[in-house]
This record gives sequence, structure tokens and C-alpha cells, in this order.
Amino acid sequence: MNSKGKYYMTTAIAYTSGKPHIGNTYEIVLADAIARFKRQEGYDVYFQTGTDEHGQKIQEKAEAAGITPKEHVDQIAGEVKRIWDLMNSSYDSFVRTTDEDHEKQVQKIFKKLYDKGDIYKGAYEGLYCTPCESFWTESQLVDGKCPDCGREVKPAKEEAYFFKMSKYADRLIEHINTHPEFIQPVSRKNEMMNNFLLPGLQDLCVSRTSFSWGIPVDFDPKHVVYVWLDALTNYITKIGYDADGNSSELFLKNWPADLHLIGKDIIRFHTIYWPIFLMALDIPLPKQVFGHPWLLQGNGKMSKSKGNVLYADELVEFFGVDAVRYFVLHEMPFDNDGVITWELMVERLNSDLANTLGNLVNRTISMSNKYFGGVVKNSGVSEGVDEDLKSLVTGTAAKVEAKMEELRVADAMTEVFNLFKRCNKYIDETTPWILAKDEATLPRLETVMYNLVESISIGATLLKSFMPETAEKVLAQLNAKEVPYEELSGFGHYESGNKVTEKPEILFARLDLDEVLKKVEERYPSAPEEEPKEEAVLEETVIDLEPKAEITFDDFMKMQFQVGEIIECKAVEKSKKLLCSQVKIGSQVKQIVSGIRKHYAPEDMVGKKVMVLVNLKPAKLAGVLSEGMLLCAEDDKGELALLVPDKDMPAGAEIC
RNA sequence: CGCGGGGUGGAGCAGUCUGGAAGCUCGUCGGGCUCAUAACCCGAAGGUCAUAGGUUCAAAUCCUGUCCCCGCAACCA
Repeated sequence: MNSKGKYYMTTAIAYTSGKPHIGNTYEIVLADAIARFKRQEGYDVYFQTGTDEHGQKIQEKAEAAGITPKEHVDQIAGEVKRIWDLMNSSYDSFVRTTDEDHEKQVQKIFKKLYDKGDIYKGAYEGLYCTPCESFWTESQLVDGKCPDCGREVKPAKEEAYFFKMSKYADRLIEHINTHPEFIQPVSRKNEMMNNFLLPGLQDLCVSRTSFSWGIPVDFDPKHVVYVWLDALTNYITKIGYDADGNSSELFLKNWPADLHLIGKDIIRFHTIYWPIFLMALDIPLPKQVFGHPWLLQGNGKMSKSKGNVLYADELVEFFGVDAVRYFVLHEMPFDNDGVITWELMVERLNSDLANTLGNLVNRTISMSNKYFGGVVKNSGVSEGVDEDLKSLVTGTAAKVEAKMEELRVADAMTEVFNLFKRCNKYIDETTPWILAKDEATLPRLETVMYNLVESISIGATLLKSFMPETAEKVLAQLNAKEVPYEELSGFGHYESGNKVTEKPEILFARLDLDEVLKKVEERYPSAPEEEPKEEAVLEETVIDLEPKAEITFDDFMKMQFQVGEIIECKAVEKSKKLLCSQVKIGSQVKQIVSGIRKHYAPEDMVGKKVMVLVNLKPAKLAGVLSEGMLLCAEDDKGELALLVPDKDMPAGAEIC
């Protein structure tokens, strides 16, 4: 069974701040396709996925929801698992960073690295807001004060542990240079080298005292281990790594990992920090890290449902599991982001799944029934076209394997569908309906049908990794056995004389785009398609903000609002978002910078009478002085509208 | 001069590293066929490969400038 040896692969662990959307789901499907294929090839695969459950964000989310962090992550992790299972992913292990064994090992690892001197106690310096217990950088401050509560901040040091990254940098550079396959796609390699490794690595802060939802540092419990040392180590802890040297069989067998499959956004952590942690622990590096591109939600028609994120379970409701698997795998090229829209989904389903594959199976079975009562016999009456068919069919496995070897899953799948297309063509070439008319050509017809059934069986076997349910259904309808992997390059496995099913079930029904869009519209009612009208949007959208602390009338009276007239307005050169306006307020003119460039052209600004917060402490934005603030309304989509007086008022009029 | 990705027939993309007759899927149009889920098969139309220069016998591909889009960073007072 496992003649080819072990294959340990992982996905990134999903951050449990919310329900995973279709983009997150893509990764597990991609990983699953690879895992299934490797198993089919004969590898002994161990496939791990899971959830990342610590951190300040989660603590805050839980607080906002009025539940404990543990309750929050239990809920989300359940959701993640449900969706992973829904997508039919064949993981062997699901790790949660709140698992006891993981937490214990992280503490041990932390201690080990500390004892070794790779982790040292230092200080994290910044501006501290005591009531908020938060550090801010100079640039994050609002008006020199805490951006959260507006209170004074003071320079402070927070004690923190740091990891000496630079110590291992040379070794890592050497490794990357001598292992070109380590970072995939290769284009990322230079990015990592030029941006991070060659300029020199900063030491990484690996503990925090500002929040508590994390793994405590056991010898200094006011600290919790900070993200990456906690998250990345899941790849070894969950399979039984032990920092004291008592690692499990599972670990000894599977480490180093053969593949870490991750999103392109976290390549840096997996190709720099992670290898360095491993070097420090003195264990081998993973063989390959593949940073896959992202699946983006399209715009266009999809904007109908904008504001609604697409979730896998909703797509599955519309299209079925395998169709969604097919789509995300197919639409995702190797190193460019893919796009998902309802239109594209429907198009793929109709043209590839219903027409090419579903209809092929259906017509083949129908003909077998019609002509031979479902019995498929090889009577050996061959013609020249058969060779052409056979050579493509028997050559497909090798092509698929080659594509999968490079992790080009979409291309691999395309090869399988080329097989099905060839079968459709074969039917036209051999015209079974004509052969059926003459007693004398019936033996030939038998062979044609046999060739078709055999070809489809091989195709279905190869489809198994990508669309497991569909492959099974096809084989069942043909009454065929899965072809052993090593024999996929041969022809003639189907047992002559077998009977196909009498009533072929429709594998994928064609969908009507308009109907789907109508259903989508019903499900996600939203603004009209063209030129969404502001009022319509506002009527339908409920915007609730987090309530801020109550203020007194005196607080309010501290703010001075006046009507200002914009007499001049220019874009700020260095920025994409900022406009710089000269605003006349009474007898004075103030320069005010606002982040509204996306919504207002400079020339449209001139002449407007707007609401201005006048006594705001001046600050520099992108190097330009701003002496006040133009008031705007903002909706949930980030649309901005300047506030203007209901009647014409002179510049300088007080707003109270 | 912040970092990066991209601009190829109506749509989505490949091809760019390693110059050498512009390709794939979908859609459109015409034809064929009737076993099948209005499907399948064949054929056609449609591209100054963003733009301006340069290198070369030869440029989508290499070099330089410009314009546009999209992320990230910063700033959204």
C-alpha cells in the first residue's frame, strides 16, 4: 500500500475570528485534492489541518459577544470543522491551538529556546495608554493621544521576550539557495530574500503581557506566547514532537513535513520564522512551502450581494459539494488570484460538469441499455480511431501525475476533462446509432461501447481526488471497479459482460443563469444593480456602531463646529486617499486634509459649504499640515458623504 | 521617487524566465448529427498582445519612458 513512503502535509490553521469564507475553504479543498491524489499514487499520507485560536482579537471578539474566549473558539472551530467536513476533506488530524498537548509543548519549546539563549527577555518600547493597556506607535496616535480612548499616553516599556532571528539568517539563506524547491512558487523566493533576509532580520517579539488569551509562559506567567511561536509549532506538536526528546512514533515517521500549504500572505512566516524556529530546535526543515494565490470574490453582477461574503455551505446548497470543489480547484491558477462569481460558477457547472462529463456518462449508459440491454462486451472488433482514443486515455494518468507533481491542480483536472472530451468526440467518430441499424455491425458497436465504458472508468478513477463523490457515482453507474493506479496506463480493465445501470442518474443538472441569479437576489436582497442610489442603500442598510463612552455636555462644548467654505482643493501628491482643502471660516482660512479622494474630485470640492471641526489640534498627514476636520457620513460600504447645511449659511456660521 | 501584482480577440486566462508563425476555455455565428441533460461533433468570425521608443535578422517575450487597474504599507484629524 505505502510503497512510495510517507507524505506529511498540512494546511495553515484557520484563524478563529469568524466563520471561514470561500477563500479559506479553497485551501482545504486544494489540500484535500493533493492528499487524495498522493494516497492514490501509493503514498502513506498524513494530512493535518486545524484552527489557530489565541490572540487579542479573539479575546476582544469574545468580550464583545459576552462569552468567554474558549466558548468563542469552540463555536468557530466547530464551524470550521463542519465546513471542512462538508467539503469532504479527508484530513487525518485536526489541531486546535487550545489543545492541551499543543499548549504544553509550546511551553516546553519556549523554555527550551530560552534556556538555549535564542529567546531573551527584552523590552517592547512604545507609547502606552494605561487604561486601555495598549501600546501605540507614534503614528497610530490620534492627536497625540490614545486612538481608542483619547486619553494621554506616555512612553513606556513593556517587558517582552524576543527571538534572535539574525542568529540563523545565514543558515537559512544558504538553505533557500541550495533548495530551490523549498519556496513555491519560485517567484516568492526572491521576494523573501530581497525584502527580508538580505536586508537583515529583526528579532521577533514572541510574548505579550497586554492580553491574556494565549499560552502562558510557564516560568513567567504574566506573559503569553505570541502568535507565531504558538501557531506554527502546531505542525510538530500535534504529531507528537516532544521538546524533551520523547517524540512519538508518528512524529519520527512524518517529520519533516513534505508540504505546507498556505496562503500567499503568510509565506514570510513559513519560509523565514518557521525554518528558523526549527533550526533553533535542531530539527529538519519542511521540504516545501507552497503559498497559493487567493480566491477573490468578483465584482460586477456579484455586487448585488456585496456586503455578503460568500460561504462554502451556501454555495454547496446551490451547486452541490463536488461542483464547488471543481470550481475552486479549476478557477485557481497556479500563481495568480482566481475569481469567483455566480456567473462563472454556473458557466463551469453547465459546460464542464453537465455537458462534457454528465452528458457523456448519460448518453453512454443510455446507448448501452438501448442497444445491448446494458451489457458491455468487448468483441474485439477494432478500427483505427480506437487507437487514437486509447492512446489519449492511457496517457492521461501520466499527464495528471506530472501536473500534480508541480502542484498544478487546476491543470491536472483539465487533463482529466480532456479525456472526457475525447470520449465525446469518439462517439461522433464512431456513430453508434448507425452501427446499431445493421445486424452485421453490432459486434463493432459492442467494442465501441466497451471502449467508451472503459475510458470513462479510467477518467472517473482519475477524477477521484478532485471530485470523490462524482467519481464514485460514475463508477457505480457503469458498474465498474476503480482502476488500480499503476494500471491506469493500460486499457481493458472493465469486465466484459458486465451490466451498466438501467436508469442513469443525472450527475449534474444544467442550471439556468437567470434563475440562479434570481434566487441569489432573493437570498441576498440588496441595492439595485446600476448606480446604486444612496437613499435606497441607506434605507435598507442598518448600521450599528459600537457605542462609545457617554460624554458630558461640557465635553461636547469643547468642540467648535463651524461652517466652512472650500475655496481651493488639491490632491495630496504622496497619497491616494487624501485631498488638501483651503477652507474659509469667517475671516481665516484653514488648510484641512481629508481622506475623501475616492469620493470627491478636487474640482467638485471647491465652493462647497461644509461642516468643520475647527479646534482640532493640527497634525501632519502624509507630510501635509491639517488644521481641522471636515465632517462626513460614512456607510457600511465605506461610501462617504460630506455634511452640508440644509440652507445656505455664511462661512464661519457656528454649528451648535 | 514606499513595496508588490497586473493590463493578450466579447468574458476568464496561458504564453514572458530560456525572443523565432498569437494559444486555451467559455460565449457568438454557420454547418453536421440525433445516442444524450436544447446535449455532442466540425468549421468560422473576432486581437496594432495598454502605450511610446530602443536592442535584434526576428519582440507579447529583452531594455527605457508613459498611462491605467488591483493589493499591501503609510495616512484616512
